[in-house]
Amino acid sequence: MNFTERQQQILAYLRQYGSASLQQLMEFTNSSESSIRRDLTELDKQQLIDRFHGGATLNQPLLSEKSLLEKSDESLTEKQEIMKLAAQHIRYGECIYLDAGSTIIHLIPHIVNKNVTVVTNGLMHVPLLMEQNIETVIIGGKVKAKTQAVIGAKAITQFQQYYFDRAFIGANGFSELQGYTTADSEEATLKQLAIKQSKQAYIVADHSKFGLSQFAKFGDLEDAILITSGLTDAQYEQLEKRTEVLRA
Amino acid sequence: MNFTERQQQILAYLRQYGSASLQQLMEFTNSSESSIRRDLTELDKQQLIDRFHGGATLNQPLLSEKSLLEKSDESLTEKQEIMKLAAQHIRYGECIYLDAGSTIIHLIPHIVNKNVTVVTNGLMHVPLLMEQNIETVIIGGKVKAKTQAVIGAKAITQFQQYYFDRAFIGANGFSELQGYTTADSEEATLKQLAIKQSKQAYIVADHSKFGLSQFAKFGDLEDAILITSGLTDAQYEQLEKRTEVLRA
DNA sequence: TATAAAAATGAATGTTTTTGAAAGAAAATT
DNA sequence: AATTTTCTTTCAAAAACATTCATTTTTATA
Repeated sequence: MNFTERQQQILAYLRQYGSASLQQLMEFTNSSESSIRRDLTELDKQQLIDRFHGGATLNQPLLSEKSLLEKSDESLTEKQEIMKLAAQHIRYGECIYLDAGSTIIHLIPHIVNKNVTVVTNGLMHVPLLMEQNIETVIIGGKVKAKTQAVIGAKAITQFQQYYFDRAFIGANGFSELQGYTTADSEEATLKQLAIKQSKQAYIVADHSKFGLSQFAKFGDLEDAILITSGLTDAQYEQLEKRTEVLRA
Repeated sequence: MNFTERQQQILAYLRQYGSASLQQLMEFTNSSESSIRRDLTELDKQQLIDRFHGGATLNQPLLSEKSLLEKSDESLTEKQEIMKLAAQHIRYGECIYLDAGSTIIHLIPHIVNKNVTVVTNGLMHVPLLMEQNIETVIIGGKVKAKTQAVIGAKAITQFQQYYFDRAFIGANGFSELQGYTTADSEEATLKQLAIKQSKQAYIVADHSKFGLSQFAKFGDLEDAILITSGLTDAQYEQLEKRTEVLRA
C-alpha cells in the first residue's frame, strides 16, 4: 500500500478536521478537482475514508496521531481554530520554533506544505512532524517526565545557537497586569528565550487562560502577538491597547 | 547480494529521508535518469524498496505500529539476552549513554533500580525511560525521519559537553577486518564520538551482524567491549584476540 | 601490453500513467 | 420546475515510464 504525496496530504487534513469538502482539499493540496476525486475514490476503496456528497470523512481513526491530536479536550476545536489562524502567518521556507504543549501540536497539520524547518523542545511533537516529513531539529537537554518537554541548563545554552523567523509559544495564563505566565519556572526560562531569539513571537492561549497568572512569568503582553479566542469585545479592546491580538 | 556504490547511496538516502523522487536521487548521486531507474528496479526486485510513480520508499517491515519492546523480531530473545548481560556492567548512580536503535532499547528494563542518568540520541527510547522514571537527557539536533535518531552537526557539538561512565552502542556490522560499521555515516560519527567520550564503550550486536561490513566504519574492534551471542567457539576465540568479548 | 568481450552508462525512442479541463448526467437546493 | 452544485465520463497535454541503441568503462584473455 503506497500513497502518493497528495493522498497523504488529504489524510493529514482529514485527521485534523475529521471531514473535508472537495473545495477545501483542492485549496489545501493545490491540485485540481479531478485529482482530488481520483484520490478520494482510491482512498475510499482502501477503506480509509468515507465519501459523502461534496466531500469525505475519515473512516479509521489512524491510531497514533489521532490520539496525539485529540487528547479528549473540551477546548479542542478552539485550539484548532487558534492554531489554524497562527499558521496563516507562516511563510514558505521559514524556520519556526514550536513550544512543547498540547495546544501547539495542533499547528503541525497546517504547515505541511510550507517547507518550514521546525525547532522544538517538545518530544511529543516529533512523531507527527516526522509523519508529515517536516525537517525537524530537537533542542537537547533534560527531559521532563510528565510532559516530555526538554528543559534545563543544556537546553538554554543551545538556544543561543538558533534564531527563528517565528516562535509559537503556549501560556498557562495571560493578563494585563502579569503578562504571560506558566507553572514551571524552567519552562518559563525557555519560553522567554524563544521570544528573544525570534524575529516575531506568538503566544497562543485559549480563553480559559485569560486573567490567570501562574507562578513563573516569561513576558509582558507587548513582547509577542497574542492569539486567542472567545473573549468579550471589551476584553479584546483592553488587550489591544497593549499588543497586537489575533482573534481566532 | 552485491550493490554498486550508487545503489548504496540510494539506500543511504532513503534511510535518511524515508522516500525520494527520481529527481532527488539524480541530484544526490550525480547520475542519469536511466541509471537511477535501473538501480530502482534492481533494488525493488530485491525487496529493499517500494517504488511508486515518481520515486521510491524504503521497504521496511512496518515497525511503527508495534509496541516499542516487541517489534516482531526473530532475534528478540537474543537481543534481550545481550542487553541483560550488558546491564550487569552498570553500577549504581552512573551516567550512561544509550545509542538510538531497536537493540539498545532492550537495556532499559534492566536499569530501573540503578539510579542512573541516561543520555541518548534516540527519541524512541524516551517514552520508555520516562515510564521507568529514569533521569534522561536528550541530545539535540536534526531528527532523522525513519528512525527518530538525532544526528547532524548540532548533535556532534553537544557531545563534547558530556562524559559518560559507559556507552552502549549498536552496530549493523562487525568483523575483524573492518571493525564496527553502520549504514548511515552521520550516525557513525555520533557512535564514534560516544566511544571517545566514555570511560568504557560497549558495542552490542547479535550474531547476524558478524562478518558484515556496512558503508560507514565507526571503530576498530579494540575500541570497545563487544557483546554478542550465537557465534561458534572458533569465532569467539578469533575475536577475543583483539578485544574483550562478552558471550550472552 | 594490446585486444576482445562484457558490463555499465546516458541519450533517444515510443509507450504508459497521471493530470487538469470540459461536457453532459445526476443529485441537491431553491 | 428551475437552478445550482456535485458527479461521472471523456479527452488531450504533460509527466513518468520501459526499451533500445550507441558510447564509454571495466574486465578478461591473448
